[in-house]
Amino acid sequence: MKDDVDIVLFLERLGRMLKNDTHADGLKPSQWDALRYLARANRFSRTPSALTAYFGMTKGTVSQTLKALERKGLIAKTHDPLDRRNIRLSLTKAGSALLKRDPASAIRKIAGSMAKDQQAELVAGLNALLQLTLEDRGSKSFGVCKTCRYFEEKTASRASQRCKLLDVSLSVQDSELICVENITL
Amino acid sequence: MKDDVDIVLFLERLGRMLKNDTHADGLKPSQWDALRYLARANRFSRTPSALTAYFGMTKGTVSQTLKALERKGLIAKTHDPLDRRNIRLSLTKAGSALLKRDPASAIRKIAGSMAKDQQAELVAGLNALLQLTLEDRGSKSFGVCKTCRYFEEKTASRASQRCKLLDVSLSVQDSELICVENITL
DNA sequence: CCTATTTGTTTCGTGTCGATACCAATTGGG
DNA sequence: CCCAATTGGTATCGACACGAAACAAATAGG
Repeated sequence: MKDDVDIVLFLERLGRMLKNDTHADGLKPSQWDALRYLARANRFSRTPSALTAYFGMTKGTVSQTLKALERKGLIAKTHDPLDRRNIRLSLTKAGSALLKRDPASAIRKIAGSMAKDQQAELVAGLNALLQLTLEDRGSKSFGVCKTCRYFEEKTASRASQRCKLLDVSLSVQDSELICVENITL
Repeated sequence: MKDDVDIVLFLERLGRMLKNDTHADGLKPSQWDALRYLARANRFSRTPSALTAYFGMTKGTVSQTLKALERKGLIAKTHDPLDRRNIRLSLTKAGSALLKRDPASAIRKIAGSMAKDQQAELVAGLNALLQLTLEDRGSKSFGVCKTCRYFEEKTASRASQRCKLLDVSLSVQDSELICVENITL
């Protein structure tokens, strides 16, 4: 019954240190999280609801965070012309510039100093745990676009890569970013 | 320059999900954290300042969290008679009982369902990263008492286990709990 | 059309958290 | 021995986090 090592203790403590690091530059941890996400998500996935699903927060909370970021001039909101309920988010120049000073880089750098094979094992383990957790709560996995079943490679007969689900062509950049619609199988 | 996998993304997301889980039973995530810590710390380490160091928060924040837990009847505070500046914290019966319904157990259980060797690799990786991070910011490691250099085994000539640093005898329980003073080397 | 659903926003109450000022107990140097 | 300096905690402030619930606007689907 008594766990010798409790994984929750590690996640909790590392998560808290990561969070405590990210109180810099007048931004709060959640605001850094959102900024980081927007930098890595493709254009279909830079919306408030995608952010909501990605971090498992409520839409009210996300709305507040985005409002703060917009007020600070770090992100911009535009209505999707095709469905005016959707808000498209994007980093402003200031937002991109600020991300270069991401305080989380401290931990990123420390992780990078670990032995390569241990890094790989750690990432594999974290990923497995994350996938199981997402599965457990029926959430989407948010993989990278080009790993998706709906991703269609560029061929001789097709001018560019495409998303078969949304029926649009994809830039190389888009296909390497995080996508809400990602379905790995 | 471009990281294929960013460990911060995993820690951030898993940490956030863990945190979002722990809004149950009228307690906030930090309050669960504190409760969990108090259940695993030995008697020298159940103080506000130990908690402060363990989670890397400020003492003001910790003070607030503990005030809330005391108000809810989950912990008790007593002055150390030897140094009346020190506050000794302890879980009340209600606190211990509540911990049995720790919402973080969901993730704990999911982690338990992973392959044993992958679990071991994950924990080893998390621990390595944590140690490096702590080292980087000059914090204490907070290991388990009996792994400490100041720990003295029970022998034929000594009635019980001892802590050579604080010069006190230790119960078996104490020696298996987290200690602020732990110095592994 | 006219309701139901989807997507976001607003408001509210409790709590977090760093910063700062503060207080009481202890320690230590002259 | 005494008066700073230090140590361990608390109080207050302001910005924000967060779930919950009420709301608004656009779209979907009979």
